[in-house]
Amino acid sequence: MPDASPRPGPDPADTAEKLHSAAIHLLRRLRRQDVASGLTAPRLSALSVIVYGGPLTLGALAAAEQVRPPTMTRIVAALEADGLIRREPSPDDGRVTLVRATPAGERLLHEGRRRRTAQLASQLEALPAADRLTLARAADLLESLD
Amino acid sequence: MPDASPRPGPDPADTAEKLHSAAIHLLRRLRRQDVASGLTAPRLSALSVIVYGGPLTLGALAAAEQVRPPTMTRIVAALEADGLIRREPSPDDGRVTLVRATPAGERLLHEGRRRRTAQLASQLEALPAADRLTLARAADLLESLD
DNA sequence: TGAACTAGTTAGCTAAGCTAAGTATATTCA
DNA sequence: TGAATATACTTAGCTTAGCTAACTAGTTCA
Repeated sequence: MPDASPRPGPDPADTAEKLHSAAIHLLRRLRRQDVASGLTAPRLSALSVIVYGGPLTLGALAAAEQVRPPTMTRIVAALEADGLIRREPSPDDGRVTLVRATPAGERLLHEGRRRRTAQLASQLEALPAADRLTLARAADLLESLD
Repeated sequence: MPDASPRPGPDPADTAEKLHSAAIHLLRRLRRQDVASGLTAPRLSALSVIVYGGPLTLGALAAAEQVRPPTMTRIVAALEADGLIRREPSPDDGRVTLVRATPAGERLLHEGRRRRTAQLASQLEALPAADRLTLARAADLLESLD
């Protein structure tokens, strides 16, 4: 008896499936831009956290990105090999590695990230302001879920 | 001079970056459920297109999923090995493979997809109806972009 | 000080994405 | 009509991202 639902608004299960599908397709579209930007999505996302989140530990970065430490070890190694971040030992705790963006990393983030999302941004430009607002609010809502 | 923008509403570039980040994090959260559902996100997504889109060619499926044919060949091979779809030669064109869901595939889609998104759905349940509506509309908007 | 815990890395696996090249079938047109 | 071209899909081989298990090194604390 779906119409006996005590809550108004769209069905959560339907919405969940639609969001799932939309996220998959959005990322696949954006991946096409990877070649141009020179960075993959996970690396760009991690670099963004590093640039805006100041120096932080690899573990904190892994938690922020919702991946396991070994996964982040490899992403960080790739960013370091590209000269975009530096690893430095923590003065407080010898087990800890602090990760910090280099000037090149900060520069590339701002340029590359914008280039990566440029196609999406231009599609958003064509939308009515109300739709853009809906999408902006949806992005905030999604990030606040977990 | 960003405040001289002739268009109202949020900045498209900012919104694009937020959507990008939100999509990455949403899919990483959902991936945790993969083990329970038994299907990965790309396979579930492809199976969904097959179930709802009737028998279709591998090429059409690849286009719908925005991947290259070799990628879809492998996804389809995995679904076939699991008994969820069948491949059959096209009667019209000997080069073409038609892909069709088996009853097991249809069953698993409905069960598995819901299980996969169950966590997200339960989080959505906790939201006000207005927020759920925002997310549902955002999903539709994103799918209609490309 | 020695046991237990924590941070990070290494090793080794699966899966998804790609391009390039190969095979088989269709189509075109000289 | 038959040779050239085009199309649909597969195979081969690569990169990247994710995971768990196991290891090393440093820290904590009883």
